[in-house]
Amino acid sequence: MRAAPTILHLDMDAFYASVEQASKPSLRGKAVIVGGLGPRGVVATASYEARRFGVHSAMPTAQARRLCPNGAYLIPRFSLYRAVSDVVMALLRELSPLVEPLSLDEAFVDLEAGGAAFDAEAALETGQMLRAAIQAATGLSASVGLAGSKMLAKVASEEAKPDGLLLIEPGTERALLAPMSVRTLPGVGPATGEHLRRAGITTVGELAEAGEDELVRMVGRSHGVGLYRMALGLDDRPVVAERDAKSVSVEDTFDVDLHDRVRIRNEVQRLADRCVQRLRGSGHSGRTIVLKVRRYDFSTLTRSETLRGPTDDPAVVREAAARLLEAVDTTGGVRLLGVGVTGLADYTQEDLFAQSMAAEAAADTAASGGAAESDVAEEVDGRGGAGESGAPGGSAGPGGPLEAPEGALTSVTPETVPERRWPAGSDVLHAVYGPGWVQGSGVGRVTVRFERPGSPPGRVRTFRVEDPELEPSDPLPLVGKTAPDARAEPPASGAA
DNA sequence: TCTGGGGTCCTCACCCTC
DNA sequence: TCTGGAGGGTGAGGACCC
Repeated sequence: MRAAPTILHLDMDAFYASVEQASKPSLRGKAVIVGGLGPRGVVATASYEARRFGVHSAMPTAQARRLCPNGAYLIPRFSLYRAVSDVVMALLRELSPLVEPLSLDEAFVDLEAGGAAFDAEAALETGQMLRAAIQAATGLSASVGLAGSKMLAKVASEEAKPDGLLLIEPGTERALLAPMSVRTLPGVGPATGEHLRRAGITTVGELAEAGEDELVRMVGRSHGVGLYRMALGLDDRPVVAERDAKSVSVEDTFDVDLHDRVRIRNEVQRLADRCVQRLRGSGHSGRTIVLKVRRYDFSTLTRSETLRGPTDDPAVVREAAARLLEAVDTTGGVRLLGVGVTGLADYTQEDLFAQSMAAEAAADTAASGGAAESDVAEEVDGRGGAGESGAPGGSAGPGGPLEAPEGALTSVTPETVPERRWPAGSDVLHAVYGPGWVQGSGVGRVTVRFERPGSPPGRVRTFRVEDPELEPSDPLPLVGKTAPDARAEPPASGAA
């Protein structure tokens, strides 16, 4: 148990929405909702202004629109968020080498390991300086929690939101936690929360009173023991700087359910290719291929197959995914398909190749007659490529709303005339009016607001969607809004 | 128009081996 | 020889998190 409150949890406030407000001056102080804009999209982040209308993350976008019809609904621009996140994480790493990012907008820092703080007073000072540095570097507000453990630091930052700082003094943990909802604790979601509620347990204090044995009986060994310790404020998990990925996956939810088996097969092949791309991008190969299918009724099933060795060969993954699909009944329609790879290894393609060759040679010398199944590639060989023609529309296809490309898309119509699409929130550059962002589009028109992070709110102009003077562009970098020194490290690449 | 995407971890069932 | 466990690998699903 750590005595000094030197674990820091940083949480950027309404991160995606705040970045959008910082980069689009006309949206400051307005309800901004970032998420999937398709018929099945959900809210990723809502600005605090939008939250007043009851909009929150994970809510269907359609429902959000009903609650907050005048909000600005934007697609996420992950490349910009990543760039801003890099700036923030770099500031954290100045404090300590032990930084554990949880997502683009959240991280733990072990201040003691970095010598940044050994006691409460120094920790508070460090936290305040950090918030100021983030504000200066990005123009965004962040909340900071300080405590002796990760769990408590996270609780503290949650309590401090928005734009605040809270330190939990050692010795005060149990009293602070006792009246809080069990849902405050990490690992207690809707299901466990409801389970506990039915047993009459709604607060952390009641959880502690229930005792370890009772909790183990209710929610199982591992979870029960963990919950009980958390309820007592005990958490000795260290801050871990490097975490190895354990799986890579891609999935798509379709705007309308797919019924056509050929189309479903084609989508699975496409997802397998995307998955392998990601797998290779991360420098991994993997052994277990997983197919995920969510049916029309939202029931979800997974099917998996473990190969003899790790692979990053698209043909191998495609074939395995196709085999798995054959065992799945898709009558009634599917709304989501996914392909993943687990059991990751650090093999590069060359390693794998060498491994296969070695295995083959070994098989040969062992004179094992026919089957020679030691080569991973052999496993695939069963069937010819299922993915042939298929709808080209599919390849430009729905794409997960959150994965939606950040610029304007070009899709291909049956006549193969490129049709330009302008998702709300995406960046554009006009030959005459300069940089702007898409406020909306429809009936052959696209409305663009011309403004940039440092400018006053800009004016709106409407163009034909195929206007040659208008083109998609990269996001402009955010700069510290108070910093006149606008040279500050451009977080985003490209952009004028 | 209810319910995204990318992960992690845990549990349980089943099979196989020792 | 039969049987019961232990324990690992695999497959499936659920809960949770951001």
